[in-house]
Amino acid sequence: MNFSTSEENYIKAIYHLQQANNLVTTNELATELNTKAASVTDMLKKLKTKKMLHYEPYQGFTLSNEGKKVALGIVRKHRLWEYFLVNKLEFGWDEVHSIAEELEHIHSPVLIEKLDAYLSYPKFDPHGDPIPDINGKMETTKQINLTDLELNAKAEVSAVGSQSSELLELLRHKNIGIGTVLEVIRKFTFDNSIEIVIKKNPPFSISHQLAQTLFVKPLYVSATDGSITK
Amino acid sequence: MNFSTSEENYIKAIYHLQQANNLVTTNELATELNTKAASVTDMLKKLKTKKMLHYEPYQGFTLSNEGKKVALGIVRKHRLWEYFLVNKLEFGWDEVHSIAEELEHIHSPVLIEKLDAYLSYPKFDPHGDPIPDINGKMETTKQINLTDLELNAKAEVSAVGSQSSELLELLRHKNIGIGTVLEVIRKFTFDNSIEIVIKKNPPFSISHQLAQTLFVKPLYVSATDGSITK
DNA sequence: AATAGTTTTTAGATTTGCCTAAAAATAAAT
DNA sequence: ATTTATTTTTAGGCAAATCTAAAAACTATT
Repeated sequence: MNFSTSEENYIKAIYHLQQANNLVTTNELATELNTKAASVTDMLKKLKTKKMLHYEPYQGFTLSNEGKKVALGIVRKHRLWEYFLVNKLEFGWDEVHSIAEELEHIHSPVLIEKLDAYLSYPKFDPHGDPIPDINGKMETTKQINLTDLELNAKAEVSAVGSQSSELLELLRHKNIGIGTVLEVIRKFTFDNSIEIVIKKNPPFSISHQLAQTLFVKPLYVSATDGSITK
Repeated sequence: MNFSTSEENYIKAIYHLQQANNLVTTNELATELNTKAASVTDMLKKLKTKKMLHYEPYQGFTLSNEGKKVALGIVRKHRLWEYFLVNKLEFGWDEVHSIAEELEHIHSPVLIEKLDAYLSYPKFDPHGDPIPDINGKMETTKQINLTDLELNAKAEVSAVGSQSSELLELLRHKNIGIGTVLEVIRKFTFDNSIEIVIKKNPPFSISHQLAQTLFVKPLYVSATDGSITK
């Protein structure tokens, strides 16, 4: 089956929304895509005839299994291109989202397989999001929100919750990126800000708002030799 | 100014046609783009309002200077992506044309500049065609048609006249590619086929039709030390 | 359970890019 | 220089994807 750029964008957006919500509504999707509810209804009818979703008027909708496969294919392309842009072309990870949004609609399947091989089959994109393999399978490392990390625990930053350039600019300024190992040394209840330390650098504090957008994988210190593992 | 994929394809096609012909006609362009004359007329009117071409009804048309700049930008993108696909992703040079046809419409200018740098500023694509630089300038090595190469002259294959996969399959079979050094050892007037030799391999003959699609840069043997130069 | 408020869908237009069929302009041929 | 043939343009329509405005269906509230 063949899809237009527009159809692919709808399918991808539905996929992301139903990760959070399960049932997706017309207005949600319209907001996500910066379009109008009426346009969404039109496209839903089309995607239903293509068997991409389960949809009854007024009842909300979710992707069918077939729809999920298509969505994962697009996500795969998006994240592989992001990886390429950052790790080969030396873009900053806060600059690549919109370019990947165009590249993800290039159709050739063999192109993506060769790109994947060229990049040595990466498992995570530059934002820490897992890259689906050719069958749609991907890592589901349990990552937790930084606000839920316990005091004095070490953890490795594994994902950021959004791709807004404002956020990524702030992270760059604070020298926080995917893979950064940090430790929470204080939590302030007044404003829920937390103080963290990275390596041997001076500690500094980050806002609750920022901490909420950061996801980490806790690291456990070995009881026997003190070495750090995941 | 912003252009749709369709507008870009028209501009590119006009560019290629006017390399050969100077004045381009409606029917030529319709044939080139596998579309109908009426559609071409529609688009010509649009491109004229965008100042991309000089066009008076019934009189034929050519690109304006602005139009040429746009065309060279698209050609640049196309050829850089082809280079990338062949030299980094290990595609065969006969497989990349249609993929590059999609990639050439990705808009980000900084992407192309970073890609160019990543590829170390190549001057020719895998088919031997010169890659325009960011200002639209490109190599204009005088290459001649293989049918015009004189007997017993050595030459290096520098371009192929078409990208049809039938042609490229044949070239691959005969082990002829960009950079191949060959020598014409006989010409047959009966069917205009020519016999060539590559390195120390046994000579073989190629048809007039094939020779016509091959362009070469003659190599000159030094009178003093016998070394080969361009 | 009736009303008020919100969400979703339908109805009808618009734009882009394409088409067919017919008319107009140009080119060729007697 | 007419007639014939070819090329190009115009006229009118179609499909995709969007929109606004209005109707219909759901939800919440008294």
